[in-house]
Amino acid sequence: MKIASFNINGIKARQAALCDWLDEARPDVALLQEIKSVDAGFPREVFEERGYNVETHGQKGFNGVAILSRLPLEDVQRGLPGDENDEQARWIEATVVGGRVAVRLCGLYLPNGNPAPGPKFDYKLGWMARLRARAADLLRQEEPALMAGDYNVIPQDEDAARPEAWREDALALPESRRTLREIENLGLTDAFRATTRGPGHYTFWDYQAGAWERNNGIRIDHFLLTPQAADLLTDCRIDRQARGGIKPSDHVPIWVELDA
DNA sequence: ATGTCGTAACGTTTACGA
Repeated sequence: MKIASFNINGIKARQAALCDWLDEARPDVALLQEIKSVDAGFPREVFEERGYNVETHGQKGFNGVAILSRLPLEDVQRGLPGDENDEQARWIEATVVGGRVAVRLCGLYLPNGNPAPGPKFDYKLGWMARLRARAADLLRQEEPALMAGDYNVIPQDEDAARPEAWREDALALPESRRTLREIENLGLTDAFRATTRGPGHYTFWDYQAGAWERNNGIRIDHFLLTPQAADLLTDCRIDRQARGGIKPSDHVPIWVELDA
């Protein structure tokens, strides 16, 4: 089962590029972030024509997440638990039933947090505390599950082409890194680091200042797997070439292959 | 060169978020 995550940065602007990538990569499931659309504005027919079931959790103008799945989705939940007053659409989860096992899929768009310090950084850390609680709940189930999406955290210096440029940024501040590490250390596996070591692997290149042409990227899109999902992991890759296409997102897809 | 995008709106331009 091939499961991908892709921050598309606006479905209206990215429909063509997303369809091209789906037709080529043919994931069974795609977890999408930053659809920047309300549910009613999401062009679901375009994906249904390609055989995908579509579940959205949208918001006007900003944020918004969705799941596309060729396999049936069950028990869809929208919104990260832990704050009834949080109106930002950053979390969707569902169970996908594969050939042998069911996998709980969580798609997330973690807050950027800049400028830091400030209320936006406080919101990021509060959101990560809720993410940690959800992760702990998932681990208690002792079943295959994963949390994937745009984490807006650069885990280590090796995950940035120019780490010194990110020292004061919410994506790399020690508190952001520490909190991500604490979540992983509950017992989750970073699927990319389980399969590939070393520097130079990125999932985001800024539109500004020729970041793509200079390969000035960062790795901020991640798959975290429960032990039962990690046991099924056979591959994890970043579709780097997507950044060089026509009207690309500033992120590229990352995907896992599970023997499920 | 505070450099680019995407979205929304009191829209032919500005504001915001990233």
